[in-house]
Amino acid sequence: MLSDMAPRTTASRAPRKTADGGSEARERLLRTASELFYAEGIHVVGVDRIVAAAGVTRATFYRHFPSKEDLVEAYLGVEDANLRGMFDAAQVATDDPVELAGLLIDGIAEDVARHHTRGCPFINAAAEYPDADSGVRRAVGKHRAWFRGSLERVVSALGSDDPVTRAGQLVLLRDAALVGGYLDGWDNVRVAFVGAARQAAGLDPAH
Amino acid sequence: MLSDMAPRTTASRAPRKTADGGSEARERLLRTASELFYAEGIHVVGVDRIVAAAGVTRATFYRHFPSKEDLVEAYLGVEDANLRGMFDAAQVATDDPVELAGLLIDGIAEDVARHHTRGCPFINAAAEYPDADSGVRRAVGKHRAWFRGSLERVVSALGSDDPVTRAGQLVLLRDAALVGGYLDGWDNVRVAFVGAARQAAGLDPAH
DNA sequence: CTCAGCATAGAACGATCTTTCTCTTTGATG
DNA sequence: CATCAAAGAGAAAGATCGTTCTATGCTGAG
Repeated sequence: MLSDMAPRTTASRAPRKTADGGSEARERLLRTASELFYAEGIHVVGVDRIVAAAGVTRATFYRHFPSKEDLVEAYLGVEDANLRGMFDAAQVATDDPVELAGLLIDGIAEDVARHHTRGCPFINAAAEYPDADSGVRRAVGKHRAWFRGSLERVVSALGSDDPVTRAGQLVLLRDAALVGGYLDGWDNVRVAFVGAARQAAGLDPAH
Repeated sequence: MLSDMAPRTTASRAPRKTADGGSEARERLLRTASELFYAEGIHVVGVDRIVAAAGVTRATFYRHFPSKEDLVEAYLGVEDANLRGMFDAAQVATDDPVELAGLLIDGIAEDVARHHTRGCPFINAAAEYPDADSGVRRAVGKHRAWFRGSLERVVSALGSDDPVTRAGQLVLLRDAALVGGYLDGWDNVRVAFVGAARQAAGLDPAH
């Protein structure tokens, strides 16, 4: 269903740049690869599959990405940017720390239920990249450090005791929600997650 | 460090059966493959690597396992048996439900800290097997269903309200502890895990 | 209009993947 | 001692992996 998309009209074959300067082929590659990597895993998805699904040739692929691993890192970069975007949106939406914390927890739940039904892209990637020094693992570490730090700031603004531990618990719970949603079904996880997360944040457990 | 072990004395080349009826070559294969799969991932570890590290030939491999996937399932079977063993040992050790719950939480923490430093074998395997109908994913599902059910029984014995949700939270927390221990380091996760787990179980949060 | 640059198509590289094969050697059992 | 199953060594199948290559066509900027 993904491999046989875009017969690609022969009419659009030139260096079409996209609005923000990137090339169209590059964006199609990145978007297609992101879907495939997330849905199926990284090592199982070969370059052939990616270029076929993106309607691009191997030569074009290697013009935009020096190697497959660079594409993997770009994929994680997209996921990272998405989550940062969600955080920013929530922070713009309210000034009240309590409301912000509730918004973030609900946003995470919403995201797990609707978009990330195959687990956490970073956890899944890390499962396939055991070398902690690899570029992929460094990207994972950077993302997680940012996420943890952001939560610490949010929890601190709540004025609760031991914000570091509480933020750590929220990190744990989001990981678990993503994993559990994938392997046990979101319906079996939702209640446990929201309850535990609100408690960890120091919010009134009621919804 | 693993690939160049056991030059294998030419003296032991026969159908040596092991104590419980299994063959020696089969056990060596399973043990070696388990280490490699857990430490590096499944798709990255080829049959060549496994047979070389186990000091066995491909022919012997395929005599014991119809395909590589059967070996993967056997590997998950070992992990499943290990965790069940831990549960059984704790249940033998005490009759008091409160003490049992504490023992299990500490046992999980101990296990994450010492043995499972590369995440959860089942979560990692699931990351590489997107097909929910595959044998691997079925093994994962079976293991998780057993784990969840066992926790529900333990929490029920505590007499706490809503044991299903509480057990669900404990499942979440163990997943998260395994993932977090791998990606963030156990030291950054331990306090958050033990605290949240004891609270979820309805135990006195103090250690 | 010309030309550099990007995208195309498609073949090909060597490496590695899983699986199967033949042939020999070993050890335990009758 | 003769027999047979299990394990040995090693070649080889056919597929797919990531990567590089040549040769051609289209486009927009100079």
